[in-house]
Amino acid sequence: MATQRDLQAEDTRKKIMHAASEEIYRVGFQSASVGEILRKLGISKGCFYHHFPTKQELGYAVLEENFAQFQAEIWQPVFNDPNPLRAVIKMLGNAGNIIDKERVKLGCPINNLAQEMSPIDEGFRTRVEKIYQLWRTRLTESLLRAQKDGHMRRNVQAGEIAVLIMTVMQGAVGIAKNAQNHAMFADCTRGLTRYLKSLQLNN
Amino acid sequence: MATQRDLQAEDTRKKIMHAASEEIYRVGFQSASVGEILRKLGISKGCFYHHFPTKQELGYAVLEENFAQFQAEIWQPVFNDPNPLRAVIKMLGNAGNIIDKERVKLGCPINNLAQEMSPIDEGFRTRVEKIYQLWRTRLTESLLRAQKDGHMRRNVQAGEIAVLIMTVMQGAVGIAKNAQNHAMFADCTRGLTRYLKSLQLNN
DNA sequence: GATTTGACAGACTGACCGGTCTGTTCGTAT
DNA sequence: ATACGAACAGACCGGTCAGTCTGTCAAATC
Repeated sequence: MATQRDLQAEDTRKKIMHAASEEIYRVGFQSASVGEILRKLGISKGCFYHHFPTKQELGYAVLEENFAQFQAEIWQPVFNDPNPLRAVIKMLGNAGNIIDKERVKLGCPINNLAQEMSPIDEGFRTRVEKIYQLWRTRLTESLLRAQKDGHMRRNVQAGEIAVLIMTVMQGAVGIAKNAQNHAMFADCTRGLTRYLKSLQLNN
Repeated sequence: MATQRDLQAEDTRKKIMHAASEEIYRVGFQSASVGEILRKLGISKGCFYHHFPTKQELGYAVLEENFAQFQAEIWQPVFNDPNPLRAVIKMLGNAGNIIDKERVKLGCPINNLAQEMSPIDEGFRTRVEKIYQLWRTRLTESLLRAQKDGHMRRNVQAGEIAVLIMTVMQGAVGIAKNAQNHAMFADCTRGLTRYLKSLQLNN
């Protein structure tokens, strides 16, 4: 059973994760300072290294947390929709709302970690690769379902469209981040949205 | 006139730039160590800080160099082609050849700098923004020309297509980098290529 | 109630960082 | 011939980093 101490410890761990997630999101993993994170929380080094063996492991944990959040917020609504193609179009349109000012400035936390760490840390790379693979597969399945259910034209490759959608999203996030312009994301996805609409049936 | 000393100095500066460009490309700007770069070259600190006031200025110089190289290698052939749409399609197809193994692993140097530094250094951000803006404008002009010359369908917005192309390229480079898979770039651009081909006329 | 142990505290280490400062050397201008 | 200054050398500085180690304390266990 969970003792009082266990609960306290778990709470501390969550605090560290949350603060670390923010800091890493702001300045990148390599530039994020463990000491700085702890200073903000008023937590000691000893405490931190009791919960995490290395900074690297902290990074992996943060990545997993970001994945879970992103998945629930962005992709699950698409995967679960009876008309996934329409849901994607809606999601792209909504992104302007979901993506607040801070997120425009800082981009996608998962993508940031991927771009920064993939070439120099295999652990990050494989974890992100699995995430992308999962989303690619699920999105392809969803689009195949849309075709089967008569919501989407059948003379296009669902897998190819799924990859296109993910590619455009990744590109759009990156460009909007650099431009630090809220409208830029919409600009970058407009062409894709128009194309996806041309694939819709019975709508 | 250029004295012997001027030539020597310029040579040294170029050596530093080249080594720095490589190191920054490999590990990112923040993690690139000035000392490490100099150690590889067998050049002293004093020498370096004689040529560059700060590490930051070195970064800006490297960015400009990368820009010039990329521009000449990738975009000029497109902008100058009598049939720019066809040239873009060709460029996307050729990218698999231009982008060698190392580049797949490390991505696009400009994009890397943008993603890493834009949120925390306005100097990097504005420089990259100018570069993207230039390419976007030039590409739009090129596509408008393609439409005027009857190489491209006129019922689409050239500007929208230009942004789509740049977005997909950025996304594709990022995804291929993470996957560290040479074929992934082609996978990510296949959907776009097919779409662009559907816009071709008189070909 | 004594003992154990998990949760935490914080001083400390050695490596490394960007940048400075004081030379030294030698081509160049006078 | 000499004086000058650009090009370079490298020791050095204050600060930061991830990670370690020893110690404390209170909750859990017996």
